[in-house]
Amino acid sequence: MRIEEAIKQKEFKDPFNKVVVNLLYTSSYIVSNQSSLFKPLALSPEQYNVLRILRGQNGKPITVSSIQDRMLNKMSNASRLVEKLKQKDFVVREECPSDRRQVDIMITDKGLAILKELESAVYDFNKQIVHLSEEETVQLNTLLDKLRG
Amino acid sequence: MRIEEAIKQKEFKDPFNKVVVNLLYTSSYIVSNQSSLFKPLALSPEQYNVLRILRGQNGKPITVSSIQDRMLNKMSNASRLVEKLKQKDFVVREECPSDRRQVDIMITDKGLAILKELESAVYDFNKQIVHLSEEETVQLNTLLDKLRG
DNA sequence: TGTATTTAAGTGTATATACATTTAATACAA
DNA sequence: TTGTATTAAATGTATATACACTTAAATACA
Repeated sequence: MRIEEAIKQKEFKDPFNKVVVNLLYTSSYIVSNQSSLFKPLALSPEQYNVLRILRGQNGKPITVSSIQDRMLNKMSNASRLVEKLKQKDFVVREECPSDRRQVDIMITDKGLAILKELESAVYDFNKQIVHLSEEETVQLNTLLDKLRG
Repeated sequence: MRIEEAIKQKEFKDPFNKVVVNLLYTSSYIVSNQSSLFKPLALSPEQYNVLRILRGQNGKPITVSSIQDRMLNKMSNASRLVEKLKQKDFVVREECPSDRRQVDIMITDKGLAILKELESAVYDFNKQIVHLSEEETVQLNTLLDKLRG
């Protein structure tokens, strides 16, 4: 469905303005649909994202500010997200010996287990929600990368 | 910059998973940059969006639930957003005579004025933030529309 | 060395969002 | 008409986010 119909707006000033609205709308479409995936496990999408970042470290610790750098939503608060994950025993937090300002975060076995539990559901969901051929998807990735400059 | 570098993730399982992450990341990139536009006027992006929806009505009133349908972020609360806008005298709210459950919302001159004040800044911003040619932008719009099915 | 600056993480607080529930009006079948 | 279901909007409440500020440690450098 064209964005004009989706939000019932007749026209846009130019394709640049349209694409910004279209991106925000499409992002909301994904987030709204995703929430049903994470809700049963009481994880927020951003908590899930932090766990994936931690798993990507393959056992190597990572500091709170490095997590922040890699988060999808730059505005959210890595410190409080990590605290939430710690309360659920999905991560451990320990003072970095070489720089005591920093805090090393690592994912626990329990954190890895919940990722494993979600993994196939998330992959299937992503495939289903993207109504594009593989070729178009590759093309879209290229355009998004270029958009950000 | 490729999404892999941007969030320092080595690889994705497949382009579908990658494009979902890429979309969320790009959306956050836009929202983060946009906030500087709206902040001086104490408007949230979603409040701005509601005002634009109301202006698009060309004087015709619209109900709260129709606003909700057209909002970019389907999760946010149109009722409370409208209340915020009313407190600033950007909208008026009145009981719909034909169905007293419904509430008709209209933008005020003050609301139109603040949109006018922001208009060129928003257009310029959108052009600047999208590092694509017009042709690529059109192509991206097409892919996003198709993605949502 | 001592003082200033920068950096990392955490915290305070107002606002926003997610989601369930409530209230009131309407539709409509029995 | 009465009772039930549906719909529109508002509200309660827990959590999340935005953003400024604080604290403590590390670094820069006069």
